Amino acid sequence: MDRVDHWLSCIKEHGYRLTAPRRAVVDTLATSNHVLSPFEVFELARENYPRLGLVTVYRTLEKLEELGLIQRVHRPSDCQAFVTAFKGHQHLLICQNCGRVEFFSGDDGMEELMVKVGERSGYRIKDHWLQLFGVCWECGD
Amino acid sequence: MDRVDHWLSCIKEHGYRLTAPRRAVVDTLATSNHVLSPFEVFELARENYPRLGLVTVYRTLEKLEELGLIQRVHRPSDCQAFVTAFKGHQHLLICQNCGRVEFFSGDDGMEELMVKVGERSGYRIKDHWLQLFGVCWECGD
DNA sequence: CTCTTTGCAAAAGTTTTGCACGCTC
DNA sequence: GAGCGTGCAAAACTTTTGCAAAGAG
Repeated sequence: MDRVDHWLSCIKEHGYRLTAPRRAVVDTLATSNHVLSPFEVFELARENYPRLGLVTVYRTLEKLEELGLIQRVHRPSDCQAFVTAFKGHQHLLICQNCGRVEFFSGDDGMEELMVKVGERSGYRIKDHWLQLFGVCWECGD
Repeated sequence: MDRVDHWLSCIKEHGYRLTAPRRAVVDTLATSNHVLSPFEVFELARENYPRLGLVTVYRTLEKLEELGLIQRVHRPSDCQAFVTAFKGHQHLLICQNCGRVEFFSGDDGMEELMVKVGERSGYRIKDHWLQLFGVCWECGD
């Protein structure tokens, strides 16, 4: 699997060690296109590496986030779930049922809107979030 | 104060009782234009009603949210904070420093974007979040 | 061999629940 | 008065920290 290898290289390049627990977490997240909570990662990764501890999952997620390989996703119901991060600014489309995630780029007038709202409000705009929620083709309606 | 009265009426109309603890929480949230966590609400409301318990704050927030008077706000750092809710779909602009909130309406191509992304992805789009983060005029840069 | 990383146990937070008393209506 | 609401205490969760032992390089 390509992305798994990339993540493992990235971990190594940054001076962190390659260990079985880390491989298990990476395998789980890098091959999923669903939003996963720390506990879900723990459960899935344990199928391949039963000795895995939840604490290690937290610590590994922290590193993967720091390396920019995963990003945190906020949803109405929870805010501690993660997905693969994409380069550049990408907006998220999340399935409310199964957590499947698609990315789409902001080829909309987002920059323009930020400038406009900034002027009107007197705020210095730094960042923005755009997320769409829906039901994916597999979950039906 | 106008909004306070509105909220109190709303509570009463829905068959809930008007009590001192609820008044304290309502006073705090309805007169603030800042994002407040449950604990912050607790601390502020206790200045007026020291006997207030944190549990009651949670229970009151739950009711105010249910009545649509407040809405939950998600930020990179926390996801359990609340602000006054506005009617209609409003987007948020949040000060990263002090939590001050402004609303702006989506006079952008949001509906259009939702249709377009829906078609491309095969998702049935249900909802969207658009939030801008920045630094307000009072916090400088 | 050295020093990072791990998993357990326990701590630290945060949110929810159970229950007897108090207060609104 | 009847019954909703409150505050305390304790439970339930989630996330973080301390530490001895295991394992990568």
